[in-house]
Amino acid sequence: MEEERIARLIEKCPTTRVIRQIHAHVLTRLLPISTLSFLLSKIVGFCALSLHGDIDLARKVFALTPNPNIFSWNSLIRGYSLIGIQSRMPFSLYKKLVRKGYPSANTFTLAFVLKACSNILAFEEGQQVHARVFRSGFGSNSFVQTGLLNFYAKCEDIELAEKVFNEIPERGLVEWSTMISGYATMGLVNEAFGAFREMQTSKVVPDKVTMVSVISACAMAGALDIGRWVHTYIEKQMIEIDIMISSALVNMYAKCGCIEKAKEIFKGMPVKDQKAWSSMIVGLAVHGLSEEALEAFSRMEESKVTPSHVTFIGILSACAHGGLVSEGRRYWSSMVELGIEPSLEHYGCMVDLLCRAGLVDDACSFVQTMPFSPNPVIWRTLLIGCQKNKMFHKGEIAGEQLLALEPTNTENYILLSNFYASASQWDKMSHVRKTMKEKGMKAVPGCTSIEIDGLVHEFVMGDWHHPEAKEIRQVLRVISERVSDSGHEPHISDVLHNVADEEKGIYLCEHSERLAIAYGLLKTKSPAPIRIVKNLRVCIDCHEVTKIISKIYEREIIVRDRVRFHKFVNENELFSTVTRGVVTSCGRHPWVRWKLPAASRDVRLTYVVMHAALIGGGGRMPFAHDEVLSHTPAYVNAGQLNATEGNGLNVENDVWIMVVARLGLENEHPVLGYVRPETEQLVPNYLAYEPPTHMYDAGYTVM
DNA sequence: CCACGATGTA
Repeated sequence: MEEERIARLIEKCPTTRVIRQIHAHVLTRLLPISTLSFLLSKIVGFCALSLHGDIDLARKVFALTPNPNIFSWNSLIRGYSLIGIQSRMPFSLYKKLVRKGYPSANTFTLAFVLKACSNILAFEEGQQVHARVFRSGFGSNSFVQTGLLNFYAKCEDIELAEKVFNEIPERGLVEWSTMISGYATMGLVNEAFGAFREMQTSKVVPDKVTMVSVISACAMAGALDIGRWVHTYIEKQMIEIDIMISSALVNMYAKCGCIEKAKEIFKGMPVKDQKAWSSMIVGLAVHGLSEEALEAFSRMEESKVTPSHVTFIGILSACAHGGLVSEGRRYWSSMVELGIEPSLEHYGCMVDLLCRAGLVDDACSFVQTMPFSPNPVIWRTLLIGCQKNKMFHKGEIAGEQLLALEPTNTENYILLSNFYASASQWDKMSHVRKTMKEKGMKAVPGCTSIEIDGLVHEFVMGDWHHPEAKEIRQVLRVISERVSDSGHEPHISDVLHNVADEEKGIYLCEHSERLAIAYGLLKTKSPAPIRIVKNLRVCIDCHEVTKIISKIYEREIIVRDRVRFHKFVNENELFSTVTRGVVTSCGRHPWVRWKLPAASRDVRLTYVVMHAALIGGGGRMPFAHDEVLSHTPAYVNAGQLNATEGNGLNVENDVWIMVVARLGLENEHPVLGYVRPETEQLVPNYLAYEPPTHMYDAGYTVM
């Protein structure tokens, strides 16, 4: 009786002060040992987990418990992994428990300790737990399974994650969500989309948590079509659009180039937290909309949301892109006043800001004020700054420092080589190249992706494993000839490639973005822009050629530069460069867009059927082009609208009907627009986010 | 005896 009364008291306990009193009360009673153990475990649980939690108190109560039961152990383990610091405490507690041999670990123990291991990326430890899972026979428990899955996903071991996943016989909502989120955080966007489709095929209904990961995958890939489909899907399935979904959408639209749509969603958010504001500010900054980013920041302050270090990354890079030196300095000091320790990225932004403004000397003295010695990211920023501002001497020093600090990082050699080339120091350039060769170093190629028909294609320079490699090479050859005929002066990066490879067959070097653009030209014949996302390790300016291609082919080309420094693998060894530097010192903001005058656009409209399926957003996620076509019955007749039968893209409850016209061009199923059956209103353009003016002035009659 | 897993920004 008394046991129950006290248990209820603990559950309703408002503060840790009261819990201390209850603790004292419990200790002074002469209670049966089992009751005492139970009540003390509840107190440990309260202290470790509740809102007013106090992990130290939990630890003390635990230490004073004669034989803590498994609930106490579990609460303490979880408590330590919830406090957010990179503590190894959960695992050492677990080890202690195992060594003692009693009480024996249960499914909760395993799940909690696995969660702790994924938090701190403790691979070895997690594997030990995995071994324990095998022996304990708890491997069939769903929580343990997702714990393992999440652990391997967070440690970025795809193979083991997939192995665990495949061995789960019954995959429910959380299992699928974990796998999708794992793929997404590992950057395997097509796998994430694939898993999402499979999940739908196996009739598991996704929820908002699932969708956040899917949206995030779209953002990473710059996959706008899929992103829009997902957005429509969420609305149609009436999945609650909470603050997480909204921020993910804001981020997605911004990353995919639709900053207007991002702003619209952001505006409609009833509550905006720190991450939501940060997403918006970073999005604006990335688009070069410096003033708007700063405006957003002041509105954020007005609404009393404290900015985070990420917010300031956005702010500082906005200042850098806008050339706002004094503002940047001011924000820097207000950041320091807020108690945010400037990190590597912040210094990177600031150095970038000064270099862009031509204040390389100031940047150098700023670097000297840093509390720690400059790291490679800083030297790289300075090197690029010196290159842009033609400061040969200082640049050379930065280059030397860089090589001294990171002699095994290939990207540094490439940067230095480019630097010398830009200063026409050919001897020094070939010396750098020679050093690389001697050391057996190969450049880690850049990678560019393009989304076509719902599939994200990644192109790596020099990698011709793409199934349509032959066709792409042909297109590239034609592009090359046409660019050459246009009288284009080869850019330094084109020259470099030819020097390096001594292959002069193709006038233009086969940079990954050229491959992506060539593929875009090959696969799409509409006036829709070609959007590519560049993932490079170093800044290589290839935009002159892109501009010319855009002009020659009368296609708008939108490029997103994402200069990414991360861990990467070279042929011989794993480098430990894990610095995520915000270094985009290319003298422009990361979004580049070449708009063509409307009149010169190719108005022959040949949207593939896929797009209609994508915008439908009704049921199962459409994916491969072929698959969509197989869902598309014979209603695709020349100029005919068949509003009743077949319903075209049967994505289950799809309510959209296409207006289709055969234009006699390469694609069999050109799509001009869509009609809503309820209203018979023509929805002029699935690109509702961009002015559709060019779509209907081609003289085609749309029903 | 009590509980637990998957989610957004650089």
